[in-house]
Amino acid sequence: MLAYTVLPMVFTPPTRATLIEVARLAGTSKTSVSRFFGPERDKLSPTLQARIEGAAAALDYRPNLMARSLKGSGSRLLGLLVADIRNPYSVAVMHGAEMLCRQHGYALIVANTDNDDAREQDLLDALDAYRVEGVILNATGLPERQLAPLRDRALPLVLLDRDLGLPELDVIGLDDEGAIDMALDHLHAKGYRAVLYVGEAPERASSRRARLERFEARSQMLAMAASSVIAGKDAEPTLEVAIEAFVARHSATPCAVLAANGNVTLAVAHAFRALGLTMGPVGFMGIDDMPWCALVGPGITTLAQPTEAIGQAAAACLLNRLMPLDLAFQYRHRPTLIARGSTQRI
Amino acid sequence: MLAYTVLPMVFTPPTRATLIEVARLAGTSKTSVSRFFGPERDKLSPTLQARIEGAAAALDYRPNLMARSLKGSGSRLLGLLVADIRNPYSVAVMHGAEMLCRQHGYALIVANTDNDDAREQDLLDALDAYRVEGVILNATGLPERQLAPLRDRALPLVLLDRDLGLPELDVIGLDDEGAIDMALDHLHAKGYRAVLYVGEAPERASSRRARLERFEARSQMLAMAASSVIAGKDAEPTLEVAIEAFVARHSATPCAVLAANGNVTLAVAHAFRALGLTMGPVGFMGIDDMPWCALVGPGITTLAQPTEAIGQAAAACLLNRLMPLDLAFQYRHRPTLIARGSTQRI
DNA sequence: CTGAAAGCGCTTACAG
DNA sequence: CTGAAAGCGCTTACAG
Repeated sequence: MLAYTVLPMVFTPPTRATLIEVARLAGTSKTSVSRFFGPERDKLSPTLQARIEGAAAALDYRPNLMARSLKGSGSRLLGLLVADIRNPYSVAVMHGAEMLCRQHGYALIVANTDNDDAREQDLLDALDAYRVEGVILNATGLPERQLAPLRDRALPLVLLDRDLGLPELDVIGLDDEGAIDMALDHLHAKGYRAVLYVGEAPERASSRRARLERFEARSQMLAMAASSVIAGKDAEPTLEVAIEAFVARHSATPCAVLAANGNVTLAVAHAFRALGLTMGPVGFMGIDDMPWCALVGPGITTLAQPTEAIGQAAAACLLNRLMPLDLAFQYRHRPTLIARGSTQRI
Repeated sequence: MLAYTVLPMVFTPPTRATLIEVARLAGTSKTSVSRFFGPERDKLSPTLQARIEGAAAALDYRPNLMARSLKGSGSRLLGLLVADIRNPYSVAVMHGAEMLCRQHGYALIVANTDNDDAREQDLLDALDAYRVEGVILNATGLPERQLAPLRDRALPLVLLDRDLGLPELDVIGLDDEGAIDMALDHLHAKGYRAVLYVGEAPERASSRRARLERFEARSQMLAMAASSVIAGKDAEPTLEVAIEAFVARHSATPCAVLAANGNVTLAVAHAFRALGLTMGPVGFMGIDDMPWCALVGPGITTLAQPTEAIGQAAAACLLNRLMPLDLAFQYRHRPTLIARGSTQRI
């Protein structure tokens, strides 16, 4: 059934009709044909329009956007650089952004940095080479130095989720403080009095830092015992060890774990299973709702981000600068609490 | 915390150094600068090379790929049209394809048809307008008519997962027959004797048809009682009803459900939960492995597709026609069986 | 309402 | 080894 193969076919480059051929067939000038396919179509007499339309149809003519972008307007291309394309968050955002782009005649080039600084740099260059008119960036690292040239060139740039400490740049994302408050208030209301916050390396992203800081402040306000730990491949201690120790340390207190995002939620769920912990008696909630959250144990309580809206907002922010569009959008988005069994103590 | 806003900033279009400016600064001709950035760099004297390099660096010059594509080679752009971008399958394939493309100097424009014929048509046109050199298509529908023009134009096209009955087109995907055999053999070995196959509307995709047909043939060979049902928004009967009826009908026989893909696996898992069925006693396995499969109930047994490899194969197939690359790839990929508790009867 | 002409940023024979 | 010139497919003042 398997077949390793090399295609023997020789490739014949596709050959398309050009503006000039349409003009010739329609018995008119390039100028008129160009007008027909642009915003000045109305300035053409009905007869001419009909002739051009017929000729174009006969030749199956489609304007070459590359050529068009060389002279007149821009490339009608926007770039989206995500840090981890396998993350459902990225995909949903991408979906939202693409919708809005298409709606306004733009296409989206999506590229994936895999959380790698060097790759991010390369891809930024590549997007630049294709002359994208703007970039939505879910930044990987701390690329002050990398971004500076982009910013100086006035390439419209919108940051997703992660701030970079450059005040001139727009950042679209979750209302981090609001989200943490919602989570802790919910856990508190459910009777939990000790919380372990599981996040990812905070030095890489402002949103992670913001969430962690708010966690510390808010848990203190609520008089909850609070700890935090970093999840990650080679994190020390491991998640399992950290959770086990936390629960042991607070054996007299109702304990809960709060996961900072979707990836972490997955990792914590695995740790619960490995440790034989029952969700509910040991509370668990996560930021980001995924389709499987209802299926694990008694169901995992989550804070759902409006990911599509975030993607659209990022695109809207960019588009507003490229054309006089006045699209409404918001910078900071509130999540929705979805309560399930994992935060039900009894 | 919320802020609806319209950006007040006026956009200053980015202005880049051009070939001609580099030439001027380096005191040489456009031709030489062009050569410096192409494959003929070696034909330039070391001194000239140094001068151009210096000038380009000073001006932060980057070749405009749009302009380049107009004259010489192609656009260095490949298109990937996926039917459902929120499906982990699509994302993994995309990841694999993108890697290989980048490795060979191509960028990938990804677009999402949302399983909509009209959108697919539009997007195909759009990709065409950007003069992509080839398209990887995870086809939505039955677009014989839509594809014909592409094929006639000799635009390199590779089909993903779904065949369209056009023998001239390459199709990359799972070894559907092998996969079904592995699944049924496993269920049989675990003692299940009645199987319900849950798939999606088969008329829309050859791979769905192939899996269903093989399911019927193989279950008969194994003397298993077999039924099948279509999952979907407005499918009749609903999944819950169908599963409940199936289990009731075979109350004397060990029953199992086989889900045809990742989306269906999710839907079936929800149905199990709604019905209060225990996985294992009622067997359950699915094609496509997802990160959460180990977390639900006793763990869901799956057939993992080598999705990254499939994506790379699709890209390799395309790339082979664009340049003399001789990349090895395979058309039909075998899955890996991951046995978990959901197919453990006791 | 229509068209001749210059030019977008690059590449590629063709001469030296 | 180097460069002048034509041209890729389009748009856009500028004239009629």
